[in-house]
Amino acid sequence: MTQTETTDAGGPPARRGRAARNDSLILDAAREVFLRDPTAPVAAVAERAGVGMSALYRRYASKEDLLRRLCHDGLRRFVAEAEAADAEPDGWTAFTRFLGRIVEADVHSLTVHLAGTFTSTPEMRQDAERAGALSASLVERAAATGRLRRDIVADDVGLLLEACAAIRVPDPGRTRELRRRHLAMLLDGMAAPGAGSLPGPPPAPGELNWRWRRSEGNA
Amino acid sequence: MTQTETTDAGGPPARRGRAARNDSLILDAAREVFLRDPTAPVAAVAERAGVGMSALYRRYASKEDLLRRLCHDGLRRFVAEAEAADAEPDGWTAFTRFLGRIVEADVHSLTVHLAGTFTSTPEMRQDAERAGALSASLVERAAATGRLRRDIVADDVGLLLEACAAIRVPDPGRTRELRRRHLAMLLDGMAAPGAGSLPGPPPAPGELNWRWRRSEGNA
DNA sequence: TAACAGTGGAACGGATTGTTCCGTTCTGCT
DNA sequence: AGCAGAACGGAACAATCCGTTCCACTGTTA
Repeated sequence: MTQTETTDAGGPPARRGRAARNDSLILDAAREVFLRDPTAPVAAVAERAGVGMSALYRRYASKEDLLRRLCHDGLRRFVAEAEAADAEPDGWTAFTRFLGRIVEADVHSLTVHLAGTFTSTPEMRQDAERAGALSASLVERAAATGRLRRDIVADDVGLLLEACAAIRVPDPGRTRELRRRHLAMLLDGMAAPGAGSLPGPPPAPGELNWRWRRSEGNA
Repeated sequence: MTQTETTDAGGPPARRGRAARNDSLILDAAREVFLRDPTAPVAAVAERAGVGMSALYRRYASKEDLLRRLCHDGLRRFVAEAEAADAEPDGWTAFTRFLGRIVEADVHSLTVHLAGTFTSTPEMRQDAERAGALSASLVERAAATGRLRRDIVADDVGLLLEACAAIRVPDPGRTRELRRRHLAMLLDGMAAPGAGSLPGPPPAPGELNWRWRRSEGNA
């Protein structure tokens, strides 16, 4: 569940003091820590959040639970950005704006890179499916404008996100700058008008989702 | 080779039976294993090579030694490819051919991704410096042809290699295909003629070498 | 047959880490 | 003021992982 027993309606209003602040404190710390290193120990999250282990384990039954929550949040963010971009009238602008947002927020590291470290819920798989459909739609619309080269398929976006997420330097702000730069290069490549066609069989739908398969296998 | 104490001249000719074969068996296995996962245990290498632990530790004093060797080999491969490409008369062809080779051979994962897991030798740093100079020269020559957009700097190559190395699926052959495809997209972006200039401060020389710094610090 | 380089693989010890638990603090209520 | 209980900090625990060592064994050479 996304809202556990620590629901706001449950306790007296005073709970909104330290406890409620810790909720987001822990979640933010977890995002930062696991974004930097998906295999980081739980203690690193507690330290980063400035809380003890019990504050953490009161909210999440296990490390896996925390990771699942983080990943699901990222997935929802992805869907939200995709839907927002889809509202943009121009298909090419929607496409580039969408990619810029996803890369900027480092959503990819939260979703794909955390997959395989937990067993996913049916709801997550549903959201993942919707995310795939939405980004496919964005590609389609961009293609319809004629600005996107014709040999780009939906899953080339996965390649692009994976590539941008890999760019990393110690400073997070600088990382964002370098990613933005690299993304711009990449988008120019995707928009190249007369360039020859891309080599190799294009990525098949779902070919890049292999990290999820493990959790599907044992469900 | 770095010719260690396992030099051919040392033993009787019969040593060229199993022992000499194990040399490359172990090295190949190590490359495969650490390419897939830079933090893999040593035992995984032995298993992959089909040998026991002692066969491995007879040749390398420690895991660090093995990693250093692997990384240095990759570095030399990088330099060799760069020199070979530099012989090509056309600057743009030299540039693209070079990148194709490096990405194909996954040299980046061998060098940059292994850095920081061992203390590097002065010779390695020398080779790394030469590698940097060579790839800078290739960028310069490509720029001189006018086919490379003017706002590309030498260290954009580092971004590109990092990005391509991040693309990975379980099957190695398929991984190569997808990387080749992505590289083609990227190269079209780097060649884009009239496109607007790239955002953000470009990567500074050596900005992407942060993984090496740790070993420099304790030398 | 004696000597020995080369080897397989079990065993060891240190480090890491997810989770639990106990004593303490802080809050709201009487 | 005094109490009940939620929330908490952090040490302790148990399990696992992994680099390295060690010893018995094998095939070859002389």
